[in-house]
Amino acid sequence: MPLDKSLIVDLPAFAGLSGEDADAVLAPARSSRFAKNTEVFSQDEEARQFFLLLSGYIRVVRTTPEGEQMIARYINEGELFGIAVAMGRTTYPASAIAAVDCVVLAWPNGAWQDLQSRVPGFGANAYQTIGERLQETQSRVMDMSTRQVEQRIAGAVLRLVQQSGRETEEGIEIDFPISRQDIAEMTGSTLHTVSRLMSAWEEEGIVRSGRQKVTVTDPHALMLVAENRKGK
Amino acid sequence: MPLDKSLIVDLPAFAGLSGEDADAVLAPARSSRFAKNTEVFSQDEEARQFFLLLSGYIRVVRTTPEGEQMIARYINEGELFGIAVAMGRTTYPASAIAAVDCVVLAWPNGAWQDLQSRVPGFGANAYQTIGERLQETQSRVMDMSTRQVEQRIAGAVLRLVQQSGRETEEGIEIDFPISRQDIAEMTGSTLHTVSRLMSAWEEEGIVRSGRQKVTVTDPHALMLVAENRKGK
DNA sequence: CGCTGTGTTGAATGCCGTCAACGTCGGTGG
DNA sequence: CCACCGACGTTGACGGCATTCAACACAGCG
Repeated sequence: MPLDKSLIVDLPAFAGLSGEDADAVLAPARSSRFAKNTEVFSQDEEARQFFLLLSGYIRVVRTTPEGEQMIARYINEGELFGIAVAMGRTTYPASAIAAVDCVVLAWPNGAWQDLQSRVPGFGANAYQTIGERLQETQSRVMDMSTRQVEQRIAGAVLRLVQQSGRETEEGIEIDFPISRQDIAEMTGSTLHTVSRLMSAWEEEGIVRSGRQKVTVTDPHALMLVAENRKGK
Repeated sequence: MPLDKSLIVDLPAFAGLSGEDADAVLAPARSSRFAKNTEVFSQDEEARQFFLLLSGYIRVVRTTPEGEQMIARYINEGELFGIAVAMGRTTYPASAIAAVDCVVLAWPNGAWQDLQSRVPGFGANAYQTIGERLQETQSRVMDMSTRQVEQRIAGAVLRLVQQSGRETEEGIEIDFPISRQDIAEMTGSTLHTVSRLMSAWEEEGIVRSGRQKVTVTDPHALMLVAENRKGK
Protein backbone atom coordinates (compact mmCIF):
# COMPACT_ATOMS: atom_id res chain seq x y z
CA MET A 1 0.00 0.00 0.00
CA PRO A 2 1.44 3.37 -0.98
CA LEU A 3 2.10 5.92 1.70
CA ASP A 4 -0.66 8.39 2.18
CA LYS A 5 0.11 11.91 1.07
CA SER A 6 -1.72 13.31 4.07
CA LEU A 7 1.44 12.43 5.98
CA ILE A 8 3.40 15.28 4.50
CA VAL A 9 1.27 17.85 2.75
CA ASP A 10 0.74 19.98 5.83
CA LEU A 11 4.40 20.06 6.87
CA PRO A 12 6.32 23.31 6.34
CA ALA A 13 9.01 21.53 4.34
CA PHE A 14 6.39 20.48 1.80
CA ALA A 15 4.34 23.63 1.68
CA GLY A 16 2.71 24.30 -1.67
CA LEU A 17 2.85 20.72 -2.84
CA SER A 18 0.09 19.60 -5.19
CA GLY A 19 -1.68 16.27 -4.83
CA GLU A 20 -0.11 14.37 -7.71
CA ASP A 21 3.31 15.72 -6.89
CA ALA A 22 2.87 14.51 -3.33
CA ASP A 23 2.34 11.00 -4.60
CA ALA A 24 5.45 11.24 -6.75
CA VAL A 25 7.46 12.56 -3.83
CA LEU A 26 6.36 9.70 -1.64
CA ALA A 27 6.93 7.03 -4.25
CA PRO A 28 10.65 6.51 -3.53
CA ALA A 29 10.18 6.90 0.24
CA ARG A 30 9.94 4.06 2.71
CA SER A 31 8.53 4.37 6.15
CA SER A 32 9.87 2.38 9.07
CA ARG A 33 9.39 2.03 12.77
CA PHE A 34 12.27 2.30 15.22
CA ALA A 35 11.86 1.03 18.72
CA LYS A 36 13.00 3.20 21.61
CA ASN A 37 16.80 3.32 21.96
CA THR A 38 17.49 1.87 18.51
CA GLU A 39 19.70 3.62 15.97
CA VAL A 40 18.25 5.13 12.81
CA PHE A 41 21.75 5.71 11.48
CA SER A 42 25.22 5.68 12.93
CA GLN A 43 28.00 8.25 13.05
CA ASP A 44 30.54 7.92 10.21
CA GLU A 45 28.30 5.46 8.40
CA GLU A 46 27.99 6.08 4.68
CA ALA A 47 25.02 8.38 4.11
CA ARG A 48 22.68 6.81 1.58
CA GLN A 49 19.39 8.24 2.79
CA PHE A 50 17.82 11.28 4.34
CA PHE A 51 14.91 11.24 6.75
CA LEU A 52 11.75 12.89 7.96
CA LEU A 53 10.46 12.18 11.44
CA LEU A 54 6.76 11.39 11.28
CA SER A 55 6.24 10.62 14.93
CA GLY A 56 8.31 10.36 18.09
CA TYR A 57 11.55 12.06 19.08
CA ILE A 58 15.08 11.47 17.85
CA ARG A 59 18.27 12.16 19.78
CA VAL A 60 21.28 13.22 17.70
CA VAL A 61 24.51 12.14 19.37
CA ARG A 62 28.16 12.77 18.53
CA THR A 63 30.88 10.60 20.00
CA THR A 64 34.55 11.51 20.36
CA PRO A 65 37.35 9.10 19.47
CA GLU A 66 37.82 8.74 23.23
CA GLY A 67 34.23 7.59 23.61
CA GLU A 68 32.74 10.66 25.23
CA GLN A 69 29.30 11.60 24.03
CA MET A 70 27.43 14.80 23.44
CA ILE A 71 23.80 15.33 22.47
CA ALA A 72 23.80 17.69 19.51
CA ARG A 73 20.03 18.16 19.43
CA TYR A 74 16.62 16.54 19.57
CA ILE A 75 14.51 16.18 16.43
CA ASN A 76 10.79 16.87 16.67
CA GLU A 77 7.94 15.50 14.58
CA GLY A 78 7.86 16.91 11.07
CA GLU A 79 11.57 17.78 10.97
CA LEU A 80 14.11 16.62 8.42
CA PHE A 81 17.23 14.93 9.75
CA GLY A 82 20.21 13.03 8.44
CA ILE A 83 20.41 15.43 5.51
CA ALA A 84 24.09 14.86 4.89
CA VAL A 85 23.29 15.03 1.18
CA ALA A 86 22.32 18.70 1.51
CA MET A 87 25.76 19.48 2.89
CA GLY A 88 27.67 17.51 0.29
CA ARG A 89 28.76 14.96 2.88
CA THR A 90 29.22 11.26 2.24
CA THR A 91 28.94 10.13 5.87
CA TYR A 92 26.68 11.06 8.76
CA PRO A 93 28.41 13.36 11.23
CA ALA A 94 26.45 11.97 14.19
CA SER A 95 24.26 9.07 15.24
CA ALA A 96 20.47 9.30 15.41
CA ILE A 97 18.78 7.33 18.16
CA ALA A 98 15.06 6.96 18.81
CA ALA A 99 14.31 8.57 22.19
CA VAL A 100 10.89 6.91 22.09
CA ASP A 101 9.26 4.58 19.58
CA CYS A 102 9.42 6.45 16.30
CA VAL A 103 8.05 6.38 12.77
CA VAL A 104 10.42 7.65 10.13
CA LEU A 105 10.19 8.32 6.42
CA ALA A 106 13.40 7.63 4.50
CA TRP A 107 14.34 8.69 0.97
CA PRO A 108 17.39 7.54 -0.96
CA ASN A 109 19.81 10.42 -1.52
CA GLY A 110 19.08 10.28 -5.22
CA ALA A 111 15.60 11.65 -4.56
CA TRP A 112 17.00 14.91 -3.21
CA GLN A 113 17.19 16.61 -6.59
CA ASP A 114 13.70 15.56 -7.53
CA LEU A 115 12.28 16.86 -4.27
CA GLN A 116 14.01 20.17 -4.77
CA SER A 117 12.60 20.65 -8.25
CA ARG A 118 9.16 19.26 -7.50
CA VAL A 119 8.42 20.92 -4.18
CA PRO A 120 8.47 24.69 -4.23
CA GLY A 121 10.57 25.98 -1.40
CA PHE A 122 11.77 22.55 -0.32
CA GLY A 123 15.42 23.36 -0.93
CA ALA A 124 15.11 26.77 0.68
CA ASN A 125 13.42 25.20 3.69
CA ALA A 126 16.13 22.58 4.05
CA TYR A 127 18.95 25.07 3.76
CA GLN A 128 17.22 27.35 6.20
CA THR A 129 17.02 24.43 8.61
CA ILE A 130 20.75 23.89 8.29
CA GLY A 131 21.34 27.60 8.75
CA GLU A 132 19.24 27.62 11.89
CA ARG A 133 21.16 24.68 13.29
CA LEU A 134 24.42 26.49 12.59
CA GLN A 135 23.17 29.57 14.43
CA GLU A 136 21.96 27.47 17.30
CA THR A 137 25.24 25.60 17.56
CA GLN A 138 27.19 28.85 17.55
CA SER A 139 24.97 30.16 20.30
CA ARG A 140 25.83 27.07 22.25
CA VAL A 141 29.53 27.77 21.88
CA MET A 142 28.90 31.27 23.18
CA ASP A 143 26.96 29.90 26.11
CA MET A 144 29.75 27.56 27.02
CA SER A 145 32.23 30.42 26.79
CA THR A 146 30.36 33.05 28.70
CA ARG A 147 27.78 31.51 31.01
CA GLN A 148 28.12 29.31 34.05
CA VAL A 149 26.81 25.81 34.30
CA GLU A 150 23.60 26.75 36.12
CA GLN A 151 22.64 29.28 33.46
CA ARG A 152 23.44 26.85 30.66
CA ILE A 153 21.39 24.06 32.17
CA ALA A 154 18.47 26.41 32.79
CA GLY A 155 18.69 27.57 29.18
CA ALA A 156 18.80 24.01 27.88
CA VAL A 157 15.74 22.98 29.89
CA LEU A 158 13.89 26.05 28.68
CA ARG A 159 14.70 25.25 25.07
CA LEU A 160 13.52 21.68 25.56
CA VAL A 161 10.16 22.69 26.98
CA GLN A 162 9.68 25.33 24.30
CA GLN A 163 10.49 22.96 21.45
CA SER A 164 9.16 19.71 22.83
CA GLY A 165 6.93 20.67 25.74
CA ARG A 166 3.55 19.26 26.58
CA GLU A 167 1.07 21.03 28.85
CA THR A 168 0.07 19.26 32.02
CA GLU A 169 -1.84 20.48 35.03
CA GLU A 170 1.43 20.95 36.90
CA GLY A 171 3.24 22.87 34.19
CA ILE A 172 5.01 22.15 30.92
CA GLU A 173 6.62 18.75 30.69
CA ILE A 174 9.36 17.62 28.35
CA ASP A 175 7.55 15.18 26.10
CA PHE A 176 10.15 12.40 26.05
CA PRO A 177 12.19 10.54 28.65
CA ILE A 178 15.31 12.50 29.52
CA SER A 179 17.84 11.63 32.19
CA ARG A 180 20.20 13.81 34.21
CA GLN A 181 22.99 12.31 32.14
CA ASP A 182 21.26 13.45 28.94
CA ILE A 183 20.97 17.01 30.18
CA ALA A 184 24.61 16.89 31.23
CA GLU A 185 25.60 15.80 27.72
CA MET A 186 23.65 18.69 26.23
CA THR A 187 25.32 21.28 28.43
CA GLY A 188 28.87 20.05 28.84
CA SER A 189 28.38 19.23 32.48
CA THR A 190 28.01 16.14 34.68
CA LEU A 191 24.99 14.29 35.92
CA HIS A 192 26.02 15.16 39.47
CA THR A 193 25.87 18.88 38.88
CA VAL A 194 22.60 18.58 36.97
CA SER A 195 21.09 16.57 39.79
CA ARG A 196 22.18 19.06 42.43
CA LEU A 197 20.79 22.01 40.52
CA MET A 198 17.50 20.36 39.70
CA SER A 199 17.07 19.41 43.33
CA ALA A 200 17.66 23.02 44.29
CA TRP A 201 15.15 24.21 41.69
CA GLU A 202 12.63 21.73 43.01
CA GLU A 203 13.11 23.23 46.47
CA GLU A 204 12.33 26.63 45.02
CA GLY A 205 9.25 25.37 43.21
CA ILE A 206 10.60 26.07 39.72
CA VAL A 207 10.48 22.50 38.42
CA ARG A 208 9.10 19.12 39.33
CA SER A 209 11.11 16.17 38.16
CA GLY A 210 11.40 12.46 38.55
CA ARG A 211 12.80 9.48 36.81
CA GLN A 212 13.43 10.56 33.20
CA LYS A 213 10.84 13.28 33.62
CA VAL A 214 11.16 17.04 33.86
CA THR A 215 8.25 19.44 34.31
CA VAL A 216 8.76 23.17 34.47
CA THR A 217 6.23 24.72 36.82
CA ASP A 218 7.55 28.28 36.76
CA PRO A 219 9.10 29.11 33.39
CA HIS A 220 9.53 32.74 34.28
CA ALA A 221 11.63 31.94 37.32
CA LEU A 222 13.69 29.56 35.22
CA MET A 223 14.32 32.33 32.71
CA LEU A 224 15.60 34.50 35.52
CA VAL A 225 17.96 31.70 36.52
CA ALA A 226 19.12 31.38 32.91
CA GLU A 227 19.90 35.08 32.88
CA ASN A 228 21.56 34.94 36.28
CA ARG A 229 19.15 37.40 37.84
CA LYS A 230 17.34 35.05 40.14
CA GLY A 231 15.83 37.67 42.40
CA LYS A 232 18.95 37.79 44.51
CA MET B 1 36.73 49.49 -15.52
CA PRO B 2 35.04 46.13 -15.16
CA LEU B 3 36.45 43.63 -12.72
CA ASP B 4 38.80 41.15 -14.24
CA LYS B 5 37.52 37.61 -14.43
CA SER B 6 40.93 36.29 -13.53
CA LEU B 7 39.99 37.22 -9.98
CA ILE B 8 37.57 34.36 -9.62
CA VAL B 9 37.92 31.73 -12.31
CA ASP B 10 40.47 29.69 -10.42
CA LEU B 11 38.57 29.62 -7.12
CA PRO B 12 36.88 26.38 -6.11
CA ALA B 13 33.52 28.13 -5.70
CA PHE B 14 33.63 29.11 -9.36
CA ALA B 15 35.05 25.93 -10.84
CA GLY B 16 33.87 25.18 -14.35
CA LEU B 17 32.93 28.75 -15.15
CA SER B 18 33.23 29.79 -18.79
CA GLY B 19 34.72 33.12 -19.83
CA GLU B 20 31.58 34.97 -20.84
CA ASP B 21 29.71 33.66 -17.82
CA ALA B 22 32.49 34.95 -15.61
CA ASP B 23 31.94 38.43 -16.97
CA ALA B 24 28.21 38.15 -16.33
CA VAL B 25 28.83 36.91 -12.82
CA LEU B 26 31.12 39.81 -12.07
CA ALA B 27 28.86 42.45 -13.59
CA PRO B 28 26.70 42.98 -10.48
CA ALA B 29 29.66 42.67 -8.12
CA ARG B 30 31.51 45.56 -6.55
CA SER B 31 34.95 45.32 -5.05
CA SER B 32 35.98 47.38 -2.06
CA ARG B 33 38.90 47.82 0.26
CA PHE B 34 38.53 47.61 4.02
CA ALA B 35 41.26 48.95 6.24
CA LYS B 36 42.49 46.86 9.13
CA ASN B 37 40.00 46.75 12.03
CA THR B 38 37.09 48.13 10.02
CA GLU B 39 33.76 46.34 9.76
CA VAL B 40 32.61 44.76 6.51
CA PHE B 41 29.19 44.18 8.02
CA SER B 42 27.73 44.25 11.47
CA GLN B 43 25.84 41.71 13.54
CA ASP B 44 22.02 41.99 13.27
CA GLU B 45 22.36 44.40 10.36
CA GLU B 46 20.01 43.70 7.48
CA ALA B 47 21.76 41.37 5.07
CA ARG B 48 21.66 42.88 1.58
CA GLN B 49 24.87 41.45 0.16
CA PHE B 50 27.11 38.42 0.24
CA PHE B 51 30.87 38.51 -0.05
CA LEU B 52 33.98 36.87 -1.35
CA LEU B 53 37.34 37.65 0.24
CA LEU B 54 39.88 38.42 -2.48
CA SER B 55 42.79 39.26 -0.23
CA GLY B 56 43.50 39.60 3.47
CA TYR B 57 41.88 37.95 6.47
CA ILE B 58 38.48 38.52 8.04
CA ARG B 59 37.55 37.89 11.67
CA VAL B 60 33.96 36.79 12.29
CA VAL B 61 32.79 37.94 15.72
CA ARG B 62 29.60 37.31 17.66
CA THR B 63 28.65 39.54 20.57
CA THR B 64 26.27 38.65 23.40
CA PRO B 65 23.63 41.06 24.65
CA GLU B 66 25.90 41.50 27.68
CA GLY B 67 28.74 42.64 25.44
CA GLU B 68 30.96 39.60 25.61
CA GLN B 69 32.60 38.61 22.38
CA MET B 70 33.56 35.39 20.71
CA ILE B 71 35.49 34.80 17.51
CA ALA B 72 33.46 32.38 15.42
CA ARG B 73 36.11 31.89 12.75
CA TYR B 74 38.63 33.49 10.45
CA ILE B 75 37.96 33.78 6.71
CA ASN B 76 40.80 33.08 4.30
CA GLU B 77 41.37 34.39 0.80
CA GLY B 78 39.00 32.89 -1.74
CA GLU B 79 36.29 32.05 0.78
CA LEU B 80 32.67 33.16 0.70
CA PHE B 81 31.32 34.90 3.78
CA GLY B 82 28.27 36.78 4.89
CA ILE B 83 26.11 34.32 2.97
CA ALA B 84 23.02 34.90 5.09
CA VAL B 85 21.02 34.65 1.87
CA ALA B 86 21.97 30.99 1.50
CA MET B 87 20.48 30.25 4.91
CA GLY B 88 17.28 32.18 4.35
CA ARG B 89 18.29 34.80 6.91
CA THR B 90 17.47 38.47 6.68
CA THR B 91 20.18 39.69 9.06
CA TYR B 92 23.83 38.81 9.58
CA PRO B 93 24.33 36.57 12.61
CA ALA B 94 27.77 38.00 13.35
CA SER B 95 30.04 40.90 12.52
CA ALA B 96 32.89 40.65 10.00
CA ILE B 97 35.99 42.68 10.76
CA ALA B 98 39.10 43.05 8.64
CA ALA B 99 42.01 41.51 10.56
CA VAL B 100 44.39 43.16 8.08
CA ASP B 101 43.77 45.43 5.10
CA CYS B 102 41.39 43.46 2.89
CA VAL B 103 39.93 43.45 -0.60
CA VAL B 104 36.40 42.14 -0.83
CA LEU B 105 33.99 41.38 -3.64
CA ALA B 106 30.33 42.05 -2.79
CA TRP B 107 27.21 40.93 -4.66
CA PRO B 108 23.67 42.05 -3.92
CA ASN B 109 21.58 39.18 -2.59
CA GLY B 110 19.51 39.22 -5.75
CA ALA B 111 22.50 37.86 -7.67
CA TRP B 112 22.46 34.63 -5.66
CA GLN B 113 19.98 32.87 -7.92
CA ASP B 114 21.83 33.87 -11.05
CA LEU B 115 25.13 32.63 -9.68
CA GLN B 116 23.57 29.32 -8.77
CA SER B 117 22.17 28.75 -12.23
CA ARG B 118 25.15 30.14 -14.12
CA VAL B 119 28.01 28.56 -12.23
CA PRO B 120 27.98 24.78 -12.15
CA GLY B 121 28.46 23.58 -8.63
CA PHE B 122 28.31 27.02 -7.08
CA GLY B 123 25.27 26.23 -4.96
CA ALA B 124 26.66 22.85 -3.95
CA ASN B 125 29.94 24.48 -3.01
CA ALA B 126 28.23 27.12 -0.91
CA TYR B 127 26.03 24.64 0.89
CA GLN B 128 28.99 22.40 1.48
CA THR B 129 30.79 25.36 3.01
CA ILE B 130 27.89 25.92 5.38
CA GLY B 131 27.82 22.23 6.19
CA GLU B 132 31.52 22.26 6.98
CA ARG B 133 31.09 25.24 9.26
CA LEU B 134 28.28 23.44 11.06
CA GLN B 135 30.50 20.39 11.56
CA GLU B 136 33.34 22.53 12.74
CA THR B 137 31.15 24.44 15.17
CA GLN B 138 29.78 21.21 16.59
CA SER B 139 33.31 19.94 17.04
CA ARG B 140 34.02 23.09 18.98
CA VAL B 141 31.11 22.39 21.31
CA MET B 142 32.50 18.92 21.85
CA ASP B 143 35.93 20.32 22.57
CA MET B 144 34.54 22.71 25.13
CA SER B 145 32.63 19.88 26.77
CA THR B 146 35.33 17.27 26.88
CA ARG B 147 38.79 18.85 26.71
CA GLN B 148 40.61 21.12 29.10
CA VAL B 149 41.68 24.61 28.27
CA GLU B 150 45.27 23.72 27.39
CA GLN B 151 44.17 21.14 24.86
CA ARG B 152 41.61 23.48 23.34
CA ILE B 153 44.11 26.30 22.95
CA ALA B 154 46.66 23.98 21.41
CA GLY B 155 44.01 22.73 18.99
CA ALA B 156 42.97 26.25 18.06
CA VAL B 157 46.56 27.32 17.37
CA LEU B 158 47.10 24.22 15.27
CA ARG B 159 44.00 24.95 13.22
CA LEU B 160 45.13 28.51 12.68
CA VAL B 161 48.56 27.52 11.39
CA GLN B 162 47.07 24.83 9.18
CA GLN B 163 44.47 27.12 7.64
CA SER B 164 46.33 30.40 7.65
CA GLY B 165 49.97 29.52 8.20
CA ARG B 166 52.98 30.96 6.44
CA GLU B 167 56.35 29.24 6.39
CA THR B 168 59.26 31.09 7.95
CA GLU B 169 62.74 29.96 8.80
CA GLU B 170 61.70 29.53 12.43
CA GLY B 171 58.55 27.55 11.77
CA ILE B 172 54.99 28.17 10.64
CA GLU B 173 53.61 31.56 11.52
CA ILE B 174 49.99 32.64 11.73
CA ASP B 175 49.69 35.02 8.80
CA PHE B 176 47.74 37.79 10.53
CA PRO B 177 48.05 39.71 13.78
CA ILE B 178 46.46 37.79 16.62
CA SER B 179 46.49 38.72 20.28
CA ARG B 180 46.21 36.61 23.42
CA GLN B 181 42.76 38.06 23.82
CA ASP B 182 41.79 36.83 20.34
CA ILE B 183 42.91 33.30 21.11
CA ALA B 184 41.02 33.46 24.39
CA GLU B 185 37.86 34.46 22.53
CA MET B 186 38.26 31.53 20.16
CA THR B 187 38.63 29.00 22.95
CA GLY B 188 36.34 30.25 25.68
CA SER B 189 39.22 31.16 27.95
CA THR B 190 40.96 34.29 29.21
CA LEU B 191 43.97 36.19 27.96
CA HIS B 192 45.70 35.40 31.26
CA THR B 193 45.45 31.67 30.80
CA VAL B 194 46.49 31.92 27.16
CA SER B 195 49.49 34.03 28.10
CA ARG B 196 50.59 31.57 30.79
CA LEU B 197 50.30 28.57 28.51
CA MET B 198 52.07 30.21 25.61
CA SER B 199 54.87 31.25 27.91
CA ALA B 200 55.18 27.66 29.07
CA TRP B 201 55.22 26.41 25.48
CA GLU B 202 57.88 28.93 24.63
CA GLU B 203 59.98 27.50 27.50
CA GLU B 204 59.58 24.06 25.96
CA GLY B 205 60.51 25.29 22.50
CA ILE B 206 57.16 24.49 20.95
CA VAL B 207 56.26 28.03 19.86
CA ARG B 208 57.81 31.44 19.49
CA SER B 209 55.53 34.36 19.98
CA GLY B 210 55.52 38.06 20.42
CA ARG B 211 53.22 41.00 20.08
CA GLN B 212 50.30 39.81 17.93
CA LYS B 213 52.53 37.12 16.48
CA VAL B 214 52.52 33.37 16.94
CA THR B 215 54.98 30.98 15.29
CA VAL B 216 54.78 27.25 15.83
CA THR B 217 58.25 25.74 15.78
CA ASP B 218 57.31 22.19 16.74
CA PRO B 219 53.87 21.29 15.40
CA HIS B 220 54.24 17.67 16.41
CA ALA B 221 54.83 18.55 20.04
CA LEU B 222 51.85 20.88 19.91
CA MET B 223 49.71 18.04 18.60
CA LEU B 224 50.76 15.96 21.57
CA VAL B 225 49.70 18.77 23.86
CA ALA B 226 46.36 19.00 22.07
CA GLU B 227 45.84 15.30 22.64
CA ASN B 228 47.00 15.53 26.24
CA ARG B 229 49.84 13.10 25.72
CA LYS B 230 52.72 15.49 26.07
CA GLY B 231 55.44 12.97 26.63
CA LYS B 232 54.57 12.73 30.29
C1' DC C 1 56.66 61.92 26.67
C1' DG C 2 52.42 60.35 28.20
C1' DC C 3 48.78 57.21 26.76
C1' DT C 4 46.69 53.14 25.18
C1' DG C 5 46.80 48.45 23.89
C1' DT C 6 49.28 44.34 24.73
C1' DG C 7 51.68 40.94 27.42
C1' DT C 8 53.55 38.79 31.83
C1' DT C 9 53.37 36.96 36.32
C1' DG C 10 51.95 36.10 41.21
C1' DA C 11 48.35 35.09 44.58
C1' DA C 12 43.84 33.95 46.04
C1' DT C 13 39.22 32.51 45.30
C1' DG C 14 35.63 29.58 43.81
C1' DC C 15 33.10 26.85 40.62
C1' DC C 16 32.26 22.49 39.47
C1' DG C 17 34.22 18.07 38.46
C1' DT C 18 35.70 13.82 40.74
C1' DC C 19 35.25 10.23 44.09
C1' DA C 20 32.33 7.74 46.99
C1' DA C 21 28.31 5.81 49.05
C1' DC C 22 23.71 5.18 49.27
C1' DG C 23 18.72 5.34 47.91
C1' DT C 24 14.99 4.33 44.64
C1' DC C 25 12.43 2.89 40.86
C1' DG C 26 10.99 -0.36 37.34
C1' DG C 27 11.39 -4.35 34.78
C1' DT C 28 12.22 -9.30 34.66
C1' DG C 29 12.37 -13.96 35.76
C1' DG C 30 11.70 -17.60 38.90
C1' DC D 1 3.90 -12.41 43.63
C1' DC D 2 8.22 -11.45 45.16
C1' DA D 3 13.11 -11.09 44.83
C1' DC D 4 16.64 -9.48 42.31
C1' DC D 5 19.29 -6.48 39.43
C1' DG D 6 20.52 -2.75 36.67
C1' DA D 7 19.62 1.97 35.50
C1' DC D 8 18.75 6.23 37.40
C1' DG D 9 19.00 9.68 41.01
C1' DT D 10 20.75 11.98 45.37
C1' DT D 11 23.98 13.85 48.49
C1' DG D 12 28.38 14.84 50.91
C1' DA D 13 33.36 15.74 50.90
C1' DC D 14 37.35 17.01 48.58
C1' DG D 15 40.37 19.12 45.42
C1' DG D 16 42.12 21.02 41.09
C1' DC D 17 41.90 23.88 37.23
C1' DA D 18 41.13 28.12 35.54
C1' DT D 19 39.25 32.46 36.40
C1' DT D 20 39.59 36.66 38.98
C1' DC D 21 42.15 40.30 41.06
C1' DA D 22 46.23 42.91 41.08
C1' DA D 23 50.46 44.94 39.72
C1' DC D 24 53.89 45.76 36.57
C1' DA D 25 56.55 45.84 32.00
C1' DC D 26 56.84 47.07 27.36
C1' DA D 27 55.88 48.70 22.66
C1' DG D 28 53.93 51.82 19.45
C1' DC D 29 51.92 56.16 18.48
C1' DG D 30 50.38 60.84 18.57
